[in-house]
Amino acid sequence: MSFTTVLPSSNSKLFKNTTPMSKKHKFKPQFGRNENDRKSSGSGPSHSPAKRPMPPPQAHSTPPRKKARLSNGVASAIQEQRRELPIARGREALIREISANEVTVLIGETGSGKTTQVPQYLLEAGLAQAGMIGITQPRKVAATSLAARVSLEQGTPLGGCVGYAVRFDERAGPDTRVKYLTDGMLTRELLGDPLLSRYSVIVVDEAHERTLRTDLLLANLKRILRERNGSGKQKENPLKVVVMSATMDAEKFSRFFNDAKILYVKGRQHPVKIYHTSQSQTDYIDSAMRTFFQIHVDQPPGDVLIFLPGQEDIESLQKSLEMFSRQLPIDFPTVLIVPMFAALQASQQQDVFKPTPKGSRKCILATNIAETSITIPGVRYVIDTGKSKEKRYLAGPTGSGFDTLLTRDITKSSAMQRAGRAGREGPGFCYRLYTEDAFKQMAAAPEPEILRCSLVQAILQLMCVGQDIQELELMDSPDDDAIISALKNLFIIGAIDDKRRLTPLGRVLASFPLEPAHARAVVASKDLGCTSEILDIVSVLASSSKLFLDVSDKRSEIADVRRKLVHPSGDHLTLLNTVRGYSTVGIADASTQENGKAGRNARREWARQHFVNERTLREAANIRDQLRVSCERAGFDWKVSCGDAEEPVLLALSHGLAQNAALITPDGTYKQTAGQQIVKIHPSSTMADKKVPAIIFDELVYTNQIYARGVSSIQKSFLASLGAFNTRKA
DNA sequence: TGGGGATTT
Repeated sequence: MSFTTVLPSSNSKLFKNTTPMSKKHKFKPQFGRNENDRKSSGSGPSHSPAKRPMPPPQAHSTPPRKKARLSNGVASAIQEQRRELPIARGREALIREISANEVTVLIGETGSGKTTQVPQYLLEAGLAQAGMIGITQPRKVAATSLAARVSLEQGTPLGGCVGYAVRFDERAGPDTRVKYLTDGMLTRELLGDPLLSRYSVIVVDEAHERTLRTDLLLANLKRILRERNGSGKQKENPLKVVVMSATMDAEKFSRFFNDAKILYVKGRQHPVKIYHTSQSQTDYIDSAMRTFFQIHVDQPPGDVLIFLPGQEDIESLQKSLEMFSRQLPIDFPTVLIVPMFAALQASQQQDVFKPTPKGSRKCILATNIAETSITIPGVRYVIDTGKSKEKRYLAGPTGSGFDTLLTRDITKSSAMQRAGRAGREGPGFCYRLYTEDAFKQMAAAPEPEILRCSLVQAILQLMCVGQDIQELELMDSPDDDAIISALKNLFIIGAIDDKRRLTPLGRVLASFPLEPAHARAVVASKDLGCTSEILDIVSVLASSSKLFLDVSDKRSEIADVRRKLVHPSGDHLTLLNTVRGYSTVGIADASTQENGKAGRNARREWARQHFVNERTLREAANIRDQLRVSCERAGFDWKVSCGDAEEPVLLALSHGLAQNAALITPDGTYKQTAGQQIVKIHPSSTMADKKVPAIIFDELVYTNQIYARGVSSIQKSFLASLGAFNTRKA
C-alpha cells in the first residue's frame, strides 16, 4: 500500500527535495537552506566594527563565599561543562569589554551560555564588590531555574551568593551577589529605589522580546546611568548595563544607549536544515498534515513539533491526524498526537514531556507556548505554519478600547526561534509552510508590547514616581491617541483629576498589584461592605490562566456539573461561587497534617470534577493573600463581607468597570455606553444569549466580532449612580 | 457559539 493513497489531497508532496529513507537519491537543495551555514565561523566574541582601545582587566578578588557540599567529582564535572560552553573562550574579552564600557550590548545565539556565564564572569572578576549583579528575565520560570543552575555552578546554596526574586517567591539574602529576577520585579524595585543603588550591574536578558516591562526598565536604566555615572558626578557608585538579545535589534539597542559597544557570541545549536515551500499554501492545516505524513513515512525516527496559531486549529488538526494515522500500514511506527497550549489541563500538559515509547513517533501540536516558554525534548522535526495569534489593544477616544486577537504572519525572529526548536539535541529539520520570499517579507521582530497594549496601568505607575510617559526616553514611544485614551480612563475611575494630576485615590489604586479598574472595585468595596467578595473575584481575574477548563468533547458533561456554580447575574458571581465552593472542600478536618493532605486531595478532586483549573485557583489564592496585605496598608478591612447579598458586589465592580458597560437596544443587541460599539456576549459567558437591560464586562475582544468577556447583569440605575458615568456624560 | 503567550512592593 502506497502512502499517497492514504491521504485525500497528497498527490503532490509539499517538500519534494527531502531525502526519503527508502530512496537514497542524491540530495539537491532547491530552496532548502541551513541558516547555521551563514553564521560566522569564528568562536568567542567578535567585535563590532568600531574597535576601541581596551583597558587592562581590572584587578579584583572574588568575595569569599560559603561553599555548598558537593563531591569533588561532581564539582569538577560542572566546571568542565562551563569551560566547554561556546562563550567560555571569550571570557577574558567579555570581562575586559564590560569593565571598560558603561553599556554593552551582547548578542548571544541560543546555547552560547550567555545567561548563566556572563553574571559569573562579572562576579569572578570582582564587579559585584559594591553592589549586586541583577539579571532580568521576562518569565518567572526562567529566573528561578537559571538561579538554581548558577548557584550549583558556584557551589553555593541557592539564596546564598546566587539568588532570585519573582512574585510570590524569593530566595535571596544578605550574601546574594548575583540575583536573577523578572523584569517586572526590578521595575517594581524602582518605586522604592529610583536609582537601583543596590546594583552595580544590571543585565537585561531577552531584551529582543521588548515586553512592556523591559521597555520601561530600559528607559529607567538610561536615566539612572545619567544620574549615577553622569559627568561631574562623583561616580562613587557607578552602574553598568549589559543588554542581551537575539541578533535582530542589536543596532537599535546600541543606538538607544549612545552607540554602545556590540559584542557577538556564537551559539551552540545543532544545525537545522530549513525547507520552504515552492508555492504559498492556502490551507495550513492541510499542508501541515501532509507534511507530517511525508516526514513520518520518509524520515528516520524523531519527534515532530507543529506550530499552530491556537486551540481551535490544534484540535482540528489533531482529529485529521488521528483519522489518517489509523489508515497507516500496520508496520509503520504508531503516531502519538499530543496537543500543547496554555489553557490545557496541567495533567495533559505533562504528556509532552513523557518519553516517546519505542516504535512510535510523537507529534506535538503547539501554540507559541513551545517557542519560548517550554522546551520539549526529543524534537527533531519542526513544521512551521508561519502563523500565530496576536493580541493588540486598540485604544478608543472615550477611554475604553478593545483587544483584537487575530491570526497573523509571524516575524523572522519568531520563525528562527521555531526552527531552532528542532536542533536542541541533534541535527534537525524545519519545514516552513511558506515560501522563502514570504520569509524575506516578514517583519524582523514583533512590535514592542508598549505599542500594542493598554497603557492605563503603566501610566498610573509612572505617575506615582513622578514620571511622564510623554517625557520618558523610551526606545519606542506610544501614540498620543493611546496615551490620551489611557488618561481618560484614569480620569473616569478617579485616579487623576481634570488637570491630569494624580489624585489621592489614584495613589491608593496604584498601591494594589492590580489593573486600575480592578483596584477601583476593591476600593469601592470598602464603603459597600463587600471587600472579601471583591478580593475573591479580582484575584481570579488577575490570574494568568483561565478558571474554567473546556474540553470540546465533554461539553454537555461540563455544563451539567457547572450548573450548580452558575449564578443568575453572570460571570463574576459565578467566579465567586467557584472560589468559595473550592475553598470549603476538605476544610472541616484540616486540623492534622494527615487531614490537611486529605483536604488537598479532596480539593483537587473537586476541581477535576467541576472542570476547574486548580492552578488558577492556587495562583488566585496567592494574589488574594497579597491583596489582603495591600488592603491592610491602605487601611481597610479585607474581612468585611456582605454575606449572600449580590447587589453590593455588582455595584463595587461597576465602579471599576464603569467604562465597560453596555445597554440593551430595542433589537436585542448590546451597545456600549462609552462609545457606539455594538458588542456581543462571548459564547463562553454564562450570560450568552441572555437579554438583560444592562451589563458590565471585563474586556472586549475582537476575533470575528466584538465580544464582551466576563459579563454580569447589573441594574441600569447602577450606571447612573456612578460619578464617573455622570462626569463622562457631562 | 469560541479562548496566542507572559507579568506586578
